[in-house]
Amino acid sequence: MSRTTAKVVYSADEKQLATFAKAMGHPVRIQILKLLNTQACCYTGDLTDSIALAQSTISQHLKVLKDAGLIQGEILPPKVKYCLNQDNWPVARRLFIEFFNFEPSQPCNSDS
Amino acid sequence: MSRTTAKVVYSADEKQLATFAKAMGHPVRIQILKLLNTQACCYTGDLTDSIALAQSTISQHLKVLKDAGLIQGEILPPKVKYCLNQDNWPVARRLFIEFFNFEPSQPCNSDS
DNA sequence: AGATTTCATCGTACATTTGCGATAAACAAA
DNA sequence: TTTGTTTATCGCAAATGTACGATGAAATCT
Repeated sequence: MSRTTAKVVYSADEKQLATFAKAMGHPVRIQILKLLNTQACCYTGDLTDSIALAQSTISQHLKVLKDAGLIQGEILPPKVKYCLNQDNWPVARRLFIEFFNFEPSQPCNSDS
Repeated sequence: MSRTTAKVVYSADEKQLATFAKAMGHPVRIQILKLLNTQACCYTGDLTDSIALAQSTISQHLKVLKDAGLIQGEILPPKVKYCLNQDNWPVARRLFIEFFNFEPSQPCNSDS
């Protein structure tokens, strides 16, 4: 421990990107997001019909997406209508697109 | 169970996207990918120096990224040089960009 | 051969995720 | 009020993820 190497701490953007990515890390949740991105909004019941998982499990996946800030739910008794989170979806899009659109300057050089 | 509702099975692309996203679901792994995207390649030791985690933990994160197909390791004794996976990185980029660049046709209509 | 460097893997501990059925909460309809 | 509909939450079990130190494997250098 003689060398005081400055350990890097992740930036807010990196943490945010990881949070979004983690929430997207399940096929069912990708499917839900894809659906919401395609057809504006849906109810939990729509998903229960089209996805072969228990209602409680789907509700849980919705919670993961909601906690990550990717979707939002509007209570419309007796149903709940889900949409993409209007504030955060554009943020997620920006973070991912920036992340993947970065082009390296040089191909692959080794020096150390 | 009278209604035979066709339960949707995720497409290969959806599964692939979820796999990539899952691997990206940790700030350290985002940081590693960012580094590799910026500066072509690196050795495990470089990461051990700059990230405040045990060497074994970093090696584990590298394994997650390698198993997901996002990076590849070239054994260059006594070191191992990591780069983005040349085959899959463009695939990941395409999947994410397609996913986020889809624009819905209508804002939000409810009918059912 | 012995010591060193670099990295992966093993074993362990704890936390989180995933899935289910059962139950609760909120409201509409009879 | 009772019944039905819709959704969230609880409790549980199994699997997976995260982090660490210790150990092992492979190659280099004395």
